[in-house]
Amino acid sequence: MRPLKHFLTLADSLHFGRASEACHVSPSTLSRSIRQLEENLGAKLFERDNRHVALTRQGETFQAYAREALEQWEQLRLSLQSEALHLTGEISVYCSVTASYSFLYALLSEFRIHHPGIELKLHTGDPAEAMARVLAGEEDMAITPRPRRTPEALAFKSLTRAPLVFIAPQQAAAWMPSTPESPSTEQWCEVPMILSEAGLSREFADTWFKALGVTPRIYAQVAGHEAIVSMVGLGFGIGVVPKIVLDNSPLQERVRVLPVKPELPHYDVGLCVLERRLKSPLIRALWDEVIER
Amino acid sequence: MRPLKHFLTLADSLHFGRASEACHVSPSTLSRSIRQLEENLGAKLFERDNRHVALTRQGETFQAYAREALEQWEQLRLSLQSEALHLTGEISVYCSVTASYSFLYALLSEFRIHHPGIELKLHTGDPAEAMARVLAGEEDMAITPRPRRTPEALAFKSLTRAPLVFIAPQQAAAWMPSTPESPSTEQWCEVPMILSEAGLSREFADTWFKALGVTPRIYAQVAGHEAIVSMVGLGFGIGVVPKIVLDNSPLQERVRVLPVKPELPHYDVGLCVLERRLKSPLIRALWDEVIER
DNA sequence: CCCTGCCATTGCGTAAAACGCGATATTTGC
DNA sequence: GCAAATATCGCGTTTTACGCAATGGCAGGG
Repeated sequence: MRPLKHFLTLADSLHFGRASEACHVSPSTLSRSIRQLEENLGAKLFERDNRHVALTRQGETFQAYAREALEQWEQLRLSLQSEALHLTGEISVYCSVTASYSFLYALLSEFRIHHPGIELKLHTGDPAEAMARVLAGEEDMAITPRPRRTPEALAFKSLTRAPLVFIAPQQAAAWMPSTPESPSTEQWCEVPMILSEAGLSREFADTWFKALGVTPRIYAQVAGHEAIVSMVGLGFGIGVVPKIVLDNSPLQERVRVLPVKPELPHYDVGLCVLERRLKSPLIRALWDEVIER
Repeated sequence: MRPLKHFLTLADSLHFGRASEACHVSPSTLSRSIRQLEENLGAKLFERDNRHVALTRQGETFQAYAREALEQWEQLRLSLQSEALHLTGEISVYCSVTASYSFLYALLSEFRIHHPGIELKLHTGDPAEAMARVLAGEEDMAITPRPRRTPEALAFKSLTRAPLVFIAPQQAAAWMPSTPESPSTEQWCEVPMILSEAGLSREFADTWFKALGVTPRIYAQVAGHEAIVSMVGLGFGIGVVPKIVLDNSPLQERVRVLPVKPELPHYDVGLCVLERRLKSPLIRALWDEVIER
């Protein structure tokens, strides 16, 4: 950039002495600076002898270029610096539909007010996939149940405790357990179950059945808890879902919670992110906005 | 420019080792190059740790800029270099109308074919002013009579010898000298003369009259020889002009050459230019195209 | 769970380049 | 012809850039 400034100053004054003074360098430095420019360009910019300095035709062309180039550079500089202060960029967040409806929505609304320059990309899907997507770098962050043991590369922050519940259709059915408060093998072995394909809710359900000594009759395996509510609402069987999914479901009236004993365990739902990605100011800003538990 | 190339290479490969190899520098040099860019811009361009490299949002902005800037620079370089080969620019030439009609026209036509990139600005006017305009730097070159002594700063190249002639109107007039071949004081002291305001032709005419022992009766002093032909053609008096002006005049039929004895001296007409301006390839090209005498 | 390979960065000694001072050559104005 | 002006060059010094080797930290595998 500096040779360009030197050139422009000289092109204005057409006098090495005065131009060098204006640039705060010695005349010899300015002379060399111009000569170097000319060598790099392969063209004479000034027609000069010991007494006269004049722009060549090519010098005029270069003058227009130099002015524009310097302005563009300065403009970019300012633009990037203001961006750096404003903290702009893009963060992708993966979560379930339910999470996007409930507490995450409130969180992100607030975040957007504090950092209007940061764009949020919200991807919804099965929470069981959440952690894998973050580990693979496909998403910056995810809402996910806390796993039994957290991978080392991952940072996790609890947001809420989510009770798991059994849900059944409102209408009667032959396979409906009559006394869910005290379950028996006979009552549950023929019940058509609608469970997650994978994830913690599935593991907990499996554990529950194993404790009862029953191999459940799996009617359907579903990716995503929301669809479980739909299928149960249609009367296909009994499902296991986090209570929060039920609370946010438009089909809430079509299903009821079964007061099964023993109750399924709660699990932690929280935000997770790659530890190393916390060095990014963007990610950090969102991470710090979230209050644990 | 080089830091920009480094940046673009790294932005493509996102790997310091491979990028530095592609740039033929050591990884440490590339690292410093990028860091220096970031310091100058006041913005982080890459989000990186010991294991991962990724463009920031600002890095993407800068990438677009860098690509454009490099392309503009290269384009300019090529453009200036081809200009340098083609020898483009502008030359201003000052001369009389007559010169522009006659040999100068032929000369410049040829020159234009050899150097189509050079634009010629032709200024016409009184030859008496020619030398002053060149010395003042108002014109690059001029066609002018060779003065008695050439200023040191000036280069001069003879083009042709120009005889000076007396011209008279075709129609009769009371004051017309009856025997121009042997002039007498009586014949000439009452002749209305139409002469140049200044310049060599005027000096020669004055000298001629002085030798005859006559103070001429000046009817009109004119700037530019062409107008002298016009006035003589209208019958106002007798003029002194270079023969070449007469040869190119549309009023040639209205006047006639007086066979006066002794004849007026010839003078050299040639091209003049500031010596120091001959260092310019443009000026030099035109200068070299002209064959002396 | 440690261990090895990978990789961006940093310290340091050296090489290159930039810088300023004084000298030089050349030109202009008096 | 002489003196002031001025772009450029040579040279010694300072600043900067470069590569090598070492460091530290992060992933993947036995």
